[in-house]
Amino acid sequence: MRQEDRDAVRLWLRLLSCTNVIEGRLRTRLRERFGTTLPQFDVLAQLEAAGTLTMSELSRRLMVSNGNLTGLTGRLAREGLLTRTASSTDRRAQLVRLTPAGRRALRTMAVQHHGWVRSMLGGLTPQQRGSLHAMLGRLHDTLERQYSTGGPR
Amino acid sequence: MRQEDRDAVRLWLRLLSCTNVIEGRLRTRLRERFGTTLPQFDVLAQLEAAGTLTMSELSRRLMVSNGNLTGLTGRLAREGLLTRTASSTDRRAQLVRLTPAGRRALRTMAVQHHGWVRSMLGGLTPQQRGSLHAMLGRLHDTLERQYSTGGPR
DNA sequence: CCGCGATATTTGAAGCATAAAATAAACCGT
DNA sequence: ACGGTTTATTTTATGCTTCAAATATCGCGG
Repeated sequence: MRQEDRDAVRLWLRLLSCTNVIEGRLRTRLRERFGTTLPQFDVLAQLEAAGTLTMSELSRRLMVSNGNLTGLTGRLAREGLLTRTASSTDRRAQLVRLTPAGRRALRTMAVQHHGWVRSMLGGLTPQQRGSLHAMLGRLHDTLERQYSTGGPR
Repeated sequence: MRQEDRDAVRLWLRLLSCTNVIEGRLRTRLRERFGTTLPQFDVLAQLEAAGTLTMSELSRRLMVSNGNLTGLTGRLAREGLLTRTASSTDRRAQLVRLTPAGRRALRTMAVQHHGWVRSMLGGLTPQQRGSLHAMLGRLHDTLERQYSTGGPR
């Protein structure tokens, strides 16, 4: 294995490890405190930010497949946290919206979630966080430039 | 939401996004070229590096649950890429080993995998990669310091 | 040697995720 | 208006993942 490969793989594994640790803790806390999951939280958060979205638009923003979203929104609808109604202008499309209960649930969870994220990243100084943010921004740019096809859809 | 929270969440989302893009592309390529999955590749790679491992040791190193590994190694055993044999000294433990076919398969895939990782990270300069590596190392340290409990087991 | 807590693993239920195929509706050039 | 292509969504099959409960074995104190 070339030295360049070795370095790249090490960097990749470190990136993956950091992400997994943070994601794992967020997942655990969401389950323990709210009995929910990270993907469900993400759906609610996206809807809170955007108002009304179609299934496709939601799946694009969350970067998950369309089929995945069918089940995900189904579970959230079953819990009464969102509604799916047929669009009046495009009979193929479903309009997804938070219910009042969904909005309330999200707001409560979001406060905690943000606090958890802040405290997990709080071990870095503001300078370090800024530098990391900038570096990751560059990485993201180069990734987008390489192939337009991101991940799943 | 406090400014500090907002920055932290943005940094977290950027970290997550970079990881997901890279992971998605690796997953797609492994499926297209080799008909396998990232978790299965990870199992093989870990075994190649370590030789013989028990289920628990393997799950610790991959940072996945024990139950997960049962299915994962089952599928790989079905494909003839690894074997699970009862330990002679501890009848609870299973010793997991690559078969010759598993070792061959891994070596072929690893070459490609490393190349993919290198090319995805190749948009950054060596300095940028070094800096990112260092920053993530610091983040990983602070995460470990916060709670010993990482993610799943 | 007995019993009890710890360890190793599997099982089962639920949810997450993808890809690929199937439906259905919209759009568009002619 | 027709036919073909694209777009929106769901369905199906498969695999990943966790957690919690169940099984089995180990190791140790008494």
